[in-house]
Amino acid sequence: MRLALLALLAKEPAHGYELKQALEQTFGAAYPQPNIGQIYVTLSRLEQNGLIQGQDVNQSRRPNKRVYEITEAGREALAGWVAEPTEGPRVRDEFFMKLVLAPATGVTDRLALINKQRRHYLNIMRGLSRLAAAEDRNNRVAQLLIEGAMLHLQADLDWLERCQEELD
Amino acid sequence: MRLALLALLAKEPAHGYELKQALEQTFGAAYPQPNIGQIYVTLSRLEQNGLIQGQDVNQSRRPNKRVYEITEAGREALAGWVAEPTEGPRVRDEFFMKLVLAPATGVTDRLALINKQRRHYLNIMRGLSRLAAAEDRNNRVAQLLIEGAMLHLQADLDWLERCQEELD
DNA sequence: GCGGTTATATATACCCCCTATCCATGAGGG
DNA sequence: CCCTCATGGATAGGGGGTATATATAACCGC
Repeated sequence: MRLALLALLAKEPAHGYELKQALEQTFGAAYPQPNIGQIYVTLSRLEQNGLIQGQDVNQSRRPNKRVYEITEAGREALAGWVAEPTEGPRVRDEFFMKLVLAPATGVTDRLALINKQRRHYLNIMRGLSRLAAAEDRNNRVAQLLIEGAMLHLQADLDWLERCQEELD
Repeated sequence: MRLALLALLAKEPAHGYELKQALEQTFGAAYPQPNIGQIYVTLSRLEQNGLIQGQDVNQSRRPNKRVYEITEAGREALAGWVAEPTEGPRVRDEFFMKLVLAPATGVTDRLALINKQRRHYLNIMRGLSRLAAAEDRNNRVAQLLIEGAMLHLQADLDWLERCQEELD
């Protein structure tokens, strides 16, 4: 979130509402809609940290807005973030917690959990296929996002198989 | 986190420190060490919500402790959580943000980003292999966690290839 | 033209997770 | 005797997420 806003502001000054629209347009429907509240909170924090600088702009025909531009410190922070590799995926997995801990409490058994979760994953997979078909073919960014989600989901499905083999 | 603690308390009453140790022992080194602070915060929230009930226990030879046990409402909440499928993976990917947004700011190019990230992922992959070898072979839970992380990582690597093909 | 929806624009409150750090006690060891 | 480690707990601060409140203006139907 912070990175995304800073990167967008590195291109050109903008205000919160514009940034939300830019994110939606760039990443398409595949990307979970960025919450507008989070954007404003993040912007004010970035300003507090001196990475961006805002200025109120009065508008006659529309509500007033606050336009931010990136600062020198902001550009440095952005370069620093980009320079270091992004951390890998979290090993923490909520479903796995369930799978390991729930049977001991007697609320369910592992096989039922796995089958339910598999159905859920397959449902999501179908949803992603529909999303890919509905999304603009030429928005390669959105298509790639969906493809990435599908790869991860397939990994989850494969893992589910392994869990079923290994446990019980 | 909430789920894990509630599930552990469904088996038997325990205090925070014990729960931390139980998590570490169950999930092994592969699991990012649960932060002890988070455990206490979560416990107090669970108690506020009436899902668990704590009681102070004085100890002569050790610091006093606070032992929690699950309530009836807690058992119901646990059953409810277990009954509904766990949400799938997040489509939000920080690296992807970098890949899409950073080149426009002139701080780097896509190929450099991808190559750096691939090296990073391969490094993590090697680390996971070492972890799997170091971890107790008989701890199937820990081995499965590592295997899951490797499957996700492989999906990330595959995705990286796709991004390289599609972008630029 | 009047009332409802939609678009523009921002702010705040609340929940959750994570890390770091502080506090306290007692046991073991150099 | 002091230092470290294990036991036990608490809190502050940062960040991410959702929901909701607050304005204004445009559009649209009846």
